[in-house]
This record gives sequence, structure tokens and C-alpha cells, in this order.
Amino acid sequence: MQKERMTIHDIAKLAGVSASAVSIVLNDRPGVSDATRSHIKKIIRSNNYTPNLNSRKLILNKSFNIFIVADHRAGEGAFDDMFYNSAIMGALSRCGEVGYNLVLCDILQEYASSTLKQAVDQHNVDGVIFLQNIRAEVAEELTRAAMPFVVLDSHKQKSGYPCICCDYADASAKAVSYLIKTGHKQIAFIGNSSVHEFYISTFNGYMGALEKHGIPCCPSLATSAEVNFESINQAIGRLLKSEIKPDAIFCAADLMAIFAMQSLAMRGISIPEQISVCAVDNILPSQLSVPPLTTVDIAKNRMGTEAVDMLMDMIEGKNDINFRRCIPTGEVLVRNTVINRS
Amino acid sequence: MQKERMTIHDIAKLAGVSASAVSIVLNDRPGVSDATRSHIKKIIRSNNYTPNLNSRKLILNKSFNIFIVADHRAGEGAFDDMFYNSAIMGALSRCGEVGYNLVLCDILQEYASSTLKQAVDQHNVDGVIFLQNIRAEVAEELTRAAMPFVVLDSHKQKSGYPCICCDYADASAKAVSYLIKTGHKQIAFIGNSSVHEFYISTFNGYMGALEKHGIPCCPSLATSAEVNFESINQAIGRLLKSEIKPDAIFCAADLMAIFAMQSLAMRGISIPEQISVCAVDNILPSQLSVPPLTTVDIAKNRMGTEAVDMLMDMIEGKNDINFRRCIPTGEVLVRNTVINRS
DNA sequence: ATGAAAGCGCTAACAG
DNA sequence: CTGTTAGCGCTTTCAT
Repeated sequence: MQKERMTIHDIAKLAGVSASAVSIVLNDRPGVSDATRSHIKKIIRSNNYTPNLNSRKLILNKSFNIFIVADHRAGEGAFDDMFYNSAIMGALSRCGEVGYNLVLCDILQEYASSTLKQAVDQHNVDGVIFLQNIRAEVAEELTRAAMPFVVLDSHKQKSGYPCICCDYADASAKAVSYLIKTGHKQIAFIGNSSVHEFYISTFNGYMGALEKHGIPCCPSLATSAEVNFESINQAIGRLLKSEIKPDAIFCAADLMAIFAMQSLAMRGISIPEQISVCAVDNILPSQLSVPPLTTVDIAKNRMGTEAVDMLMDMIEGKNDINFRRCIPTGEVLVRNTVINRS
Repeated sequence: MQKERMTIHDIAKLAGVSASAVSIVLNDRPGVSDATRSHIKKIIRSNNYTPNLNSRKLILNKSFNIFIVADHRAGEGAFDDMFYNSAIMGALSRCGEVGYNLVLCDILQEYASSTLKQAVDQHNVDGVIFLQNIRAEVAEELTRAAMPFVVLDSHKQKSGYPCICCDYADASAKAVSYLIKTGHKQIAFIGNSSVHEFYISTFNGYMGALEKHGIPCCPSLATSAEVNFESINQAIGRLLKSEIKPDAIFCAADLMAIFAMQSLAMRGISIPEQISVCAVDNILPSQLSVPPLTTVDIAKNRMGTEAVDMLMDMIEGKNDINFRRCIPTGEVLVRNTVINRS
């Protein structure tokens, strides 16, 4: 096989040309005749030579690393959530296509002592993707260091940071419209109280759909909770005490719906016979629930690819970059938590 | 703040010493007097200088990258499974401690056209962690390239590859013993038919526990399935047609148990009143099922840290490396799918 | 104990 | 169109 690692000079010698010629060919740049180009290519292949990326890194002052970070100081533990799993897979496949590594990064402590800061200082990262949120302090530091970044699944309507977002108001409206179409009249809403902007969008989608279909809305049917069983169990308790009994519950996220279903099951309420449940996200656990959850699909994978694309535009210094890209919402995935009451 | 990037020479000049002295200090090696050392350190700090990792990469011929790979040709899509999520988090935190990047890598096609091979060729990886399995072909290629690797959660008893493993026979025995202790007499077993070695270990654990407690075993109560709803639904069908009715089902993995619970629910069988369910893994969805699943904990996080540790030993060329490290199994996490029948 | 000098393998002016 | 030259920022002999 391969003996010692070959260098660009070895190839140059074998091809009877200079190293620069080889470099030009390697990078597919103009500057050599077609004849020499194909000759050099032949030599490269027959020796299956691959340039050492480390030297390119040094001279180009690039790392070819994209960091994907879950900032635990800025929200939930995003890596724990199947939602971002899909987004990461999307980013991963696009990174492979453009020749970058996708490097995982958790921020658990202060930014100052994070591996992200270290990577920035050491030129060990060319761009970073934040899951869901970025703290202003971190954004400032990165801006100062001229480090491109993008927030994936940003809920801030106008943070001004480059972001990939999704119209959760629209997705919510789709879910609620579906509940209306299937004959539900008293549709409850459980929003996420810990992410304000997200609460607002989903609530607006919910209200919008009700209004559009002329369904009267009842304030006691809208509530909010954090994304954990206890909080959602309490929310269900409040809803069930309402004068108007809900015949359906719309949850702003799959995980919330799953906790809601646990709560309903404990109370002996059958889904969907007594209460229908519908949500937004389509994360893996929603296929594993009993019964499987009807939900609105979100193109999480696409968010990942789009984030990498935006980063590439920034790294390559393109102009006219669209710094806020919205991914269209998906359709209702009809499973078994919604019954037709009409 | 920082003007232009400083180099080791700038620091040397400021400190009135040579670049080599600074290098020695940066790497904490002997060769300078304590006086100059602390003086240089002071200069470094006050300018908050950080060496450029790219130049170290070049001269040391290292990438400081650890790849963590899910080979879709060698098994299931490991990144989809919450099991490996936890292992990855463990690997991530240890990587941070030792100054390596953790780089995600999917193998969807042939190894020859994978980003892993590319990384190996380009000196863009120093060690690789395989999730669950490695194909012999890939192991050969890596060995030839002198690239350290370790298989995390290897099920092969004696593959000879460096690996982190877990005693699933022991974990299974714990689960089954717990079912016995809670008064179950007809305990069914659903093993994973697609990973032979895993099937064997869990089956042995199951049988061992039955024998140890003098419970007669009934062949018609042991079956196997693939990890998807259809296959497990069929397995449940077979079990329910058995002459001896099971009062509990032990599943070799949480995800299998979750599908089993879906199947049982569809058949109107209540858990745990009619049939108890117990499994092994403790992945996130097991907390989200109705009712929450009783299962044996596996220290997935620890598997990740241990994998990185082993890789570091290999990279640093230690001798007397233990190439097969078993992580002790955890305890039964008592949740709500097992009822006391005694 | 310290510094000078020679690269690591590549790219990018600049000449010819 | 092609080759020569000079580095990128660090580590590492080898003199002093």
C-alpha cells in the first residue's frame, strides 16, 4: 500500500512540475494548461495522494470546523430533545457535502470558560450554529471576534441575529384548524410558559384559527405550562376544572402533548374518545405514545441544512445574504389522538 | 481588546526571550528557570495570548479530532436512538476535558466514499469511536492506517476489537429477578432478533434468573422480534396465543418494551394489572410512556467517557492498555409497569 | 538555561 | 503557462 505519506512535492517531482502547479490542480483553479492538469491529476490518482489538511488549515487560517452548540444557560438541554437531533442530522449531511466537520459543543458554564470560547481563541472553529437561542453576551463576543454564527429555530421575532426560523403560528393554526375540521368545539390550549416568544406565536396561531372558523374562544381554555410532567399535569387539572369541558387539547409541542397524555391517562380519561390531543413538532417519541400522536410536521432536518448553508455564505463573504430564513411548516400527520366528532 | 492576532514571537519579544522559551512554557515542559517561566506566563496572560492550534496541528501532525460514527451499514441508525445520545454526551464532556473536538460522522454509503475515510486520508482525525458495531472491512482499513478506534457498546463477545461493553446478561437477570421478586410466575421474553450476540446475552440472563429462582421456563414464552412496531406486535400476538398466559413480559430493550406496550394497549390489555412489563436501557422515552416504564439502568454516559479514555491511551501510546472495558450494569428503576402479584 | 535555525505541507504572490 | 520564493505559527534539535 502506501509507504510514507506523500507530500505535494513528491507529486510535483513525479509529475515533473512544480508544487504550485499541483496546488492549482488540487484546488481546481485556473493557471495550468489542460494537458498538465490532466497529467498531474493522473499522477495524483495513481498514487492516491490526499493533501494534508493540517497544512491547508494553517496557511488558510481555517479549521474547517462548524460548532453546533446547545447553550444550557440559554434554555433547555437541547441535545436531550429529539427535536434538535433531527436538525443536527440535517446539518451533518450538509457539512459533509461542503467539507466541514460538525463538532458538538455544550455550554454548561460561563461562556468565558467554555470550550466554544477556547475554540474561537485557538482558531479551531469557522462558524457556529446555536440551537434555539443565543445569549446576548455570547453574540457580542462572537461578533467582536468576527466569528459567523446562526441561531437555529430562533423564537425571537426580531433579535437581529442571523437565524433559521419556523412559523409556529402557522403550524399551530394548522393543528387547530384540523381539530375544528374534525368537529371539535371546545379546544383547549397549553402553551410553553418558559419561552415567551414561542408562547405568543403558538397562542396567536390558536386564536387565529378559532376566529377564522368562527369558533368562540373561552379564556379558561387557554393555559400555559413548563415542559415537564408536574407542570403539565397541573395545567390539565386547571383545564378539567374549567366550566367549559374541552373536547380537544392543542399543545404547543409534542413533548408537552406526551406529558398531557400521561396526565390524562392517570385521570382515566381516554384519548381520543373523551379528549382529542394534537400538537406540533413530530419528534420521535410522538410515534411511540399510546395512541400515537397526531401532530404537525416541522422540517427539522431542513433547518439544519439551511443553517449550514447560511454559515457558508457568511464564511465565504457573500453579499446580499438573507439573514432570516423561514422554513415552511409541514402538514398534519394524522395518527390516533384525534377523533372525528362531526 | 485584541488588535491583530499575536504570535508566539510577539510574546517572546515582549518577554525578552526566544520563541522556544515561550513554547516550553506553553506546553509546561522543563527547560527554563522558574523565574523566566513565571515571567513569560505573566506576559502571556496580560496579553491573553492563545496559541494558534492550526500550527500545532501541522507540526505535531495531529487534528485533535475524535470522530464518533454511526455506521448505518453495520446496524440501525444509531443517532436516532436515544441510547447513544447519552453515550455521546459522555464522550463529549470527556473530550472537552482532554482538549479534543468530538466530530459527528454518519456512514451511509461505502466506507470508501465516506467522510470518515476522507478524514483519515487528510489527517483530520486522531481516533474514532464506533457506536455499537464496526464492519470488519472498516476495522481493517483503520488498522492499516494505524488509526486508533474503539467500539462503544459492542455486543460481540470476542471480536478482538478494542471496545466498551456492558453485561446485558447481568442487566437482564436483574430485570427478571425483579419480576420474580414481585411475584410473577409466567415471565415472557422478547429478544432482539437482529443482533445475534445481544439476543444470546439477554436470553441467558433471562434463563439464568429463572433457574436461579427455581421458576420453570416455558419455551413458548420466549420469542424474538426486530425493533419496530409490526414485528413486536406479532411477537405479542404469538405470546398471547401461548397455552401459558404470561403475567409479565421482559423486553431486551426499552424501545422494544415501548412498542410492546403500544401493542398491548391496542389489544385492550392493561399494564401492569394484566401484564407487567420490564426492560433494560433507561432511554428517555421510557419516562414518557403510559405508564412510565420500569427498567434497568445502563450507564450510557459512562460508556462514552470510557471510550474517550481508551482512545487517549491509544493515542498517547500507553502500554498495558485494557482493550475491553466492561461498564457495570445499573439498578432496576422502579416505575409503573410492574405490579406486585405476591 | 537559553536562543538560533530548520522545518511541518501547503498556498500565493511574483517573476520569467 | 509555469516555477521560484517566501511564509502561515508553531515545535524541536542543536549550539552557546
